[in-house]
Amino acid sequence: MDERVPRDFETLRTTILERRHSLPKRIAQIAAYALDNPDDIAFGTAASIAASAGVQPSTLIRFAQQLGFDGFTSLQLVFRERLRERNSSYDERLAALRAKAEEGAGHRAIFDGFVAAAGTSLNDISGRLNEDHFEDAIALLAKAETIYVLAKRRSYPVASYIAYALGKLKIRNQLIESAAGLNAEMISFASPRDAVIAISFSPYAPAAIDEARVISEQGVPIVAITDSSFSPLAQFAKVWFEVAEADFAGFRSLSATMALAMALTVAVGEKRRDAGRKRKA
Amino acid sequence: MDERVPRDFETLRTTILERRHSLPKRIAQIAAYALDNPDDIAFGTAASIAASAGVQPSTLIRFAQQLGFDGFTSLQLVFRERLRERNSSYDERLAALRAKAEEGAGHRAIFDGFVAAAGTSLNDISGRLNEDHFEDAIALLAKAETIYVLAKRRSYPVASYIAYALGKLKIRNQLIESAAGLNAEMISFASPRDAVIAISFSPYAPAAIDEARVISEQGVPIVAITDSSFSPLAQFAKVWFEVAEADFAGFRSLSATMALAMALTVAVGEKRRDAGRKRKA
DNA sequence: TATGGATTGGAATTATTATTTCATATTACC
DNA sequence: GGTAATATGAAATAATAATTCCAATCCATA
Repeated sequence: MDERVPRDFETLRTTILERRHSLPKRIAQIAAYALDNPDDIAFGTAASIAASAGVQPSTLIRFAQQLGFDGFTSLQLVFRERLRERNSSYDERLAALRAKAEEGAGHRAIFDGFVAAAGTSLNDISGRLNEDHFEDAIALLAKAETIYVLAKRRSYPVASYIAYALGKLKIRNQLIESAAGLNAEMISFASPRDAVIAISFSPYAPAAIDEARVISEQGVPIVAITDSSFSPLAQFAKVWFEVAEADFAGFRSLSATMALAMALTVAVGEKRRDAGRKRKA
Repeated sequence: MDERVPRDFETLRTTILERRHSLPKRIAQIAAYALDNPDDIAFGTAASIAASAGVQPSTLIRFAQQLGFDGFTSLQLVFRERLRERNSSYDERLAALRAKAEEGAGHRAIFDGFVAAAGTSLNDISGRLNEDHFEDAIALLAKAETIYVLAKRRSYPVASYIAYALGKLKIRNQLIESAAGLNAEMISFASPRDAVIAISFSPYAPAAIDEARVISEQGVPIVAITDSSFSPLAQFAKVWFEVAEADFAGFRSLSATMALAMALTVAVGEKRRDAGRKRKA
């Protein structure tokens, strides 16, 4: 066997492309197939891959040996490793970008960093959304007369988007904000037949926490989006979601929170439509 | 065998979590391992997985059977499919999810859809950000006395986040919004030594366009974030960015716009800090 | 604490899959 | 055009891996 066997996918890929023209016909055929369908190589069996590529299993093994592997199995490992890495790389990329930005790597790095932070956050939340909580929250919000939306400072953009979306879906809602300082009055109108979506992350804006407390004491159920079970919001909430947003350059992403907020909003809209239809029938 | 075998990873995951407490000890052990190390299940052999999880291979097979699969092999397929999907392009996933949601595939699908839409948008923008425009925009904003931030309706959350971030960075800024209807007066204070960040997407909010026109007529340079060169905003702008946000269930993602907005803001902050340092030296 | 049922471990068995081998075909070179 | 070297196909074989089976153990219940 060769001394320098390609051990990562990129090297392998380069090697294949270099030798492409000096390979026998069938071997070249499987080489092309491998670069076009790396996933199939990662998961298939020698027989199944050979069949898809239109060659014999033995050819596949010869291909691997030409590249310096001692058989198909070791070649396949490289393709599998690729899939593993692809999956875990967001975090690593973000760490690299943070380091880069630290040393002043220019403005493009800042942009890449925010994109990566958003990607990481999305990755994270898609894996850990609690579906039961999600359903509970939807049920709770769907039967509310008015949905109050409560968020300050960093979380405020999410609240304003929720309010916009609820409005578009013709769901009665009230964004708790008032230039005139009438928040307390606004809150006092909320009843147990209403519901609240409250969003706050550490460091929790005191106003958001206070208002959440008052409103929960009035018996209005709260759906909270926050960052940990220690969050003061969590204790006032009927249902709460933990969202871990990655940050970059001191500013946390809002992508995951936004996605969750939009999903909640649209799901509530859908549930109401379904309920309305049933009532008519 | 059970009639309804989990066929995708998320369903499987949920099923496992539901039954978690009613499973025998060793089976529960492998269940926990499976959820913690899905990649290992996808790639390993029954023997290797069993060893890592500290159980017998037969237990692993019993686990699969409890879930309704007819053996380890069919369980493994679900874990492999997950990796394939993760890897498949965001676009394809989004298309699949849209189709799913169409046929009313439940609330989880809505959530997944918004996550995928955000991911697609991020993917897209990271590939096509024009670096020259980016630098121009930063330079333009960095030398502004006051940065005005202009966006209505759907884009308003972005504007409010920009205003929040600028504030944190101690950069003088003015969000153009006024419950008292004083926008026109607010705008009239802007001078050519200031600058504007304007954000608007089709269908362009008339108020946003009008205000952008007025303010540009006053000679105030505008950095625009919009969705095409046909956008009315583009014609008033000194620098403009095209951002294509994917949409889901009728609501467009804001992730790419947010990432760009944050990058702009932080880069401006950095540029000012650097400039300040130089002036002192 | 005795008893039945459920659970588990470990080896035996079966199945699947990779690899080797060898006959045949193709190609390149004289 | 003949010959040697190389490449390919197909089946045989070896290796590996999944599954089954049965004895041992654990656990709940009477």
